[in-house]
Amino acid sequence: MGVQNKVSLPVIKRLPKYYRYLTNLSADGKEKISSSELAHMMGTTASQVRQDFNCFGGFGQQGIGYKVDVLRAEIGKLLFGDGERLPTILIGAGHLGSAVSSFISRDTNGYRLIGVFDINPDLFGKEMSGVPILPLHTLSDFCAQHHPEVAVLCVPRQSAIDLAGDLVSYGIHGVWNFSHYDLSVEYPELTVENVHLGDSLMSLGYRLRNKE
Amino acid sequence: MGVQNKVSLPVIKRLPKYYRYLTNLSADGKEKISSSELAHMMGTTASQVRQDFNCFGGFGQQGIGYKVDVLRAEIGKLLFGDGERLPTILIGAGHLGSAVSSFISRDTNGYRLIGVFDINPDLFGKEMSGVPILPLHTLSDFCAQHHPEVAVLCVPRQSAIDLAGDLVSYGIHGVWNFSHYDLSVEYPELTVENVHLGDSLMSLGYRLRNKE
DNA sequence: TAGATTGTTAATCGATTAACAATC
DNA sequence: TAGATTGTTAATCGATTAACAATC
Repeated sequence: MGVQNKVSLPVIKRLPKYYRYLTNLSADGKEKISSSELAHMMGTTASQVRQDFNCFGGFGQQGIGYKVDVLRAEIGKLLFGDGERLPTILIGAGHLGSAVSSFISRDTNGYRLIGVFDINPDLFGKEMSGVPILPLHTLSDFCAQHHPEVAVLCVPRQSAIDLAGDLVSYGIHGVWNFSHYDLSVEYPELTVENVHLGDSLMSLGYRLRNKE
Repeated sequence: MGVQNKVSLPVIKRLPKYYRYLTNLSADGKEKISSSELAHMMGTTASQVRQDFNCFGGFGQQGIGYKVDVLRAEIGKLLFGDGERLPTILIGAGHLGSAVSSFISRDTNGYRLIGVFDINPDLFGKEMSGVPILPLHTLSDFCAQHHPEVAVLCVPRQSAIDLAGDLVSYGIHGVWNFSHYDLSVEYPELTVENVHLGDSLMSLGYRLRNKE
């Protein structure tokens, strides 16, 4: 269950970072940690750490602190549910797709890559991260049969726009989007995580050119 | 010059998006646009659009709206300065590095790729996006000679940690970081733009598993 | 018990939105 | 001029930080 009536996006975005740090702490053999220690490591405040955890009911012991393994497990449960990995397809098998496919497949992330699609016939039958690359025109049939829940888009802008409506109709509700286009504006029924490389690079440029 | 005493990060992060939309509008032949039209396209409010532009002095005409080309040029000047492209090196020439190198090289982003580095001898002498791949141990000499301003890291976590101090000492002050580690905590003198694929994927997972 | 540290409420800060006067 | 739309100030909203009572 959990208390989280409606957890804000900033809190959600911090969960993976907590999880990473706790994983490191655990590997280092640390057993308990205080909110202020954790905050210091993460570059934030003890208040924020405690506020964040209390969105989910609070995982600590007053006067003592947080048990690293308990905290890690609780956040892990939030991020990965019961451990059931989300069936996922990748669309676009270029260099970016190839790099991204290895992120998806790493079981630590909670996803299971079940299909890779492209329009380039040279790639058909080859494998990517252990999954065969299939022609994009077979996507509809594939979805009807295997019911992927998440699509990862590593395609050009126009292809993403063209694809989005199809994805919705195929029952996909989550998109990890690397295209140059924000799908969530047009498709509010999709949960979209945008990784906008162009925007990211341009805003770095602004900050470098306009320092102090 | 410009008015921007201190523009907030949320505003900066929106600039590339404005720029993209204005580029599209311009290509479509649209000559003027109102804050409310632009807001509607971008999924925000007219108030925010006007507030954002007024961080930089305001680019519109009261009663009329904004001239698309003027606005685009002004935002372009903010993002790309006088057009001088930032000399940039890429470290890590794997699949991710390869995909990322094409983003850097696209002249629309304001960067100029001048060197690619890796530790894999099989890659030395080959090219990536038209730039030769060099051994990482020559990085120091290269920086002394060519003075890159920006480093793009497509390397594993530990390598990024090991590299960060060197980069600072070589005079690099901007990092586009794809590694599993946030350098800005330890090196406040660096302007870092993190693209954290693992975190991004995990927080998508949270949102999918905890809908409504 | 005294000290430490959480859980939780209250205060602050900053970003977004609304309102409206200025002006094209 | 009247209508439209910006520039800018004021109000609201939400997120972060501070404070402190609860409790281990």
